[in-house]
Amino acid sequence: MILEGLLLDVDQAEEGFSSLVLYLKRGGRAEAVLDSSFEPSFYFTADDPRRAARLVSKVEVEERGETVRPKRVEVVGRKLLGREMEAVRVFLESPRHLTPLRHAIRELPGVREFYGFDLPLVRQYLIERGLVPLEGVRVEGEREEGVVRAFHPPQPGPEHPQELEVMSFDIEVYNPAGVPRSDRDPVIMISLAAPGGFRKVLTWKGVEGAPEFVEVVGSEKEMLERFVELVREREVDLLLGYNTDFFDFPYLRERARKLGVELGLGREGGGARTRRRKFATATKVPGRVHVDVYAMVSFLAAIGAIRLIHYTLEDVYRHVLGKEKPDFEMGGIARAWEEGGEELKHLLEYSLSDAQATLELGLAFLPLFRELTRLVGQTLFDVTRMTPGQLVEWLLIREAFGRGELVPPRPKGEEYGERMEETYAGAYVMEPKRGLHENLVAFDFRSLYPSIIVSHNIDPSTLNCDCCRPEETTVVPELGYRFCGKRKGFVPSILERLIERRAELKRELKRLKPGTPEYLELDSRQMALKIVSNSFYGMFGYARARWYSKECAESITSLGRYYIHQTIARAEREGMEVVYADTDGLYCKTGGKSREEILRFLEEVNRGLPGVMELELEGFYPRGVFITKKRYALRDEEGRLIVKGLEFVRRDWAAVAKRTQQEVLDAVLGEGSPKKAAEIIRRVVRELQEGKVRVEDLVIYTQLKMPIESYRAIGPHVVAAKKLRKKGYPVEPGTMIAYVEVKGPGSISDRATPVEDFDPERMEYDAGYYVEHQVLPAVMRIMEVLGYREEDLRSPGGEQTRLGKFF
DNA sequence: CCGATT
DNA sequence: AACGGCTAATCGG
Repeated sequence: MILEGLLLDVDQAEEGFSSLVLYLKRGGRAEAVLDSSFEPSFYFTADDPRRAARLVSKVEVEERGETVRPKRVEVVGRKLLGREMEAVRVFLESPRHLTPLRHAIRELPGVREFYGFDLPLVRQYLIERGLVPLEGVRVEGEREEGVVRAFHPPQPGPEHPQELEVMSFDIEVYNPAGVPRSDRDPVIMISLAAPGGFRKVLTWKGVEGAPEFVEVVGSEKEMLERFVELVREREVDLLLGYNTDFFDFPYLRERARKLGVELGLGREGGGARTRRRKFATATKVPGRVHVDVYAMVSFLAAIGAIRLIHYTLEDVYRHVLGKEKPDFEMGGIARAWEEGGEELKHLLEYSLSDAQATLELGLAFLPLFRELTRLVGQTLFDVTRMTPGQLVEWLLIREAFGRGELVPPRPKGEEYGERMEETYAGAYVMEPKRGLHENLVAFDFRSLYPSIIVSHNIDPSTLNCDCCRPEETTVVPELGYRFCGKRKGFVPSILERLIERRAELKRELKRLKPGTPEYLELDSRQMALKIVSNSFYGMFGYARARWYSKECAESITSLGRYYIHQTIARAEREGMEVVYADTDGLYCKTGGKSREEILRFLEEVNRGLPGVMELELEGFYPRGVFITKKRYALRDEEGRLIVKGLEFVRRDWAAVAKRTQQEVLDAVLGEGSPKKAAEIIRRVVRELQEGKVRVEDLVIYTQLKMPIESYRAIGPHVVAAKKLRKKGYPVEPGTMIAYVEVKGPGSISDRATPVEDFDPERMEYDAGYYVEHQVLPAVMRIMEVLGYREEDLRSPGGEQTRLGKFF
């Protein structure tokens, strides 16, 4: 039989063996396909490849009572940084033979370097078979006991669009001790939501007048079983959760073990597998794709697509979808469960809203991650958990395979240590001309670093080539490295294609109607291309990257500095005074130039730029205030305020300071009224001194970055963390410490009190600290550069405060 | 007060 | 677990 469908996921069929299961979706049903014909392999280089191959074919190693030998050895033509050469390819009977064989071969004479040995089986498989998850696949095989055995290697097939069954879930845990302990505190609710209005909260305690979505079962054990049953019944393809990698799944599995329940959530009855790693704990559910929406959010935060103070489900939901969801105080969960009644009903509602919000967010992010999956060619499960650098790397590995390039290993030990030591200069940031400026125009280079890589052919293989005449190469300013002008490098050629594809998509998008499914798909695709393109530079400078190259990284930043400097000089020559510049953009005074003259200037600059490099007009700004490097605020032509680098989005500032700064900026830049600004400042100072400011507005958040003992300088958050630990809270690297400064003797650190301990009835916050160290510094930074001094803020007849120092 | 740490 | 540049607060000698 021939099966064609959508490739949902690929998984190792059995730990330590090289057969794989492909899950494909067709006609609304999922099918498991077994492929036992894949031969994992790795490569090595040698002084004499033929001799080395002969030696290797005779290698035998004893490993746990098993005799391990290569399945097959071949001498093959490959490339190393673009140079043709011969390598030895060693095929394996089983992936578990890889390490013993590699270690044995390492001891043979004339053996040099190893390649492509640190690629997980599933990822190597997808690349070598040319298969791309969430695209079509074609299989010839035979059905045997529920699974299809493939006769031939599965191949890429025609597009095969399929509706995927999505469901989100969330658990609630009984937590009388504050922190839930999985060995004794039961899961009390599991809520579920799916598109089309499916919603359900499973629980094992009834309550009078419970909402219609509640299903009461007999016990925690029955609840887990019912959860499994529902996932299976609904034929779930994508199982969404929020922070489920780190919390819900590990907790559920621990409870299931305790209660003796089989958590057979997978297709074919397979159990969920949790892989615990320091940075990469994740749970895989066979035959379905478990997507942790929190991982998606972390990714979007890492690339700067969303920027929040906290990444809780509530905050992300509010920011991304603009909607509120019910909140429930963590400490109230145990009480609601014990006492029942109205509180328990609220908890049920809250639990459902978590699943519902997770579903909505997951569906909102899915189009982008689907396109990243198709671009990079690894599974959705993996791609949703990758960093931007890993996406680039897996794209490059796939491309390398296609071109016969050997894949360098990830650096370990000494090599990694050496790379960590290497530093290099980054971007240029101009000291701003402080103060208020009017009639500004902003220019910026479109995708500066990607366009430098492509236009100057920056690649490890083109560095200091010996094939070019001087006039054909790029000579990097300051550094003197040369990049080849004849042969296109590995990285630039790939990046060039990505940029071209994105430009095409953007042209197509102009013809489509926003909001249509087709528009959304193409828009997500161009976004995926942008994200990956923008991560190439960082990869060159990343010590753990396979294609790491300090020379390439520093050449890119050096050329970047060169171009921004050139542009600044040119603008100045044209009579446009530059007030500020950072990396790839600059703000100039229009100097009386008309829009047409400015466009003409732009055109002239662009005529002189190589390749795909382009300077763009970013916009006109009637007013702007520049405070320091990276800190400024602008008002655009529509009157909107644009603020960069100020305290707003920092969690280590109290909300009261951030809010006051925003209000002052609005008053000064928006309304041009320092008088109003002064009023605002006086009001807030008074409220602080009268003890009227709410605790939430005084909390300062700082993340603990190391174990408490490692701190040499004991800052406020470290002291607060110590107080927390004394009370029995788990305090470890990564914990967010929320503290309030209270009145009393001692240093600022001594008086930092965890919010949990701050009782407004018995304690007084340190109004003086919040006035002098939070609110005033934040607002005076703005007022000062605008030329206002303290006395300017004192309006005639204005009320006197006790702060003579500032007013 | 100033360099180091965060 | 992508880069470097940068500001600012606070510690601690």
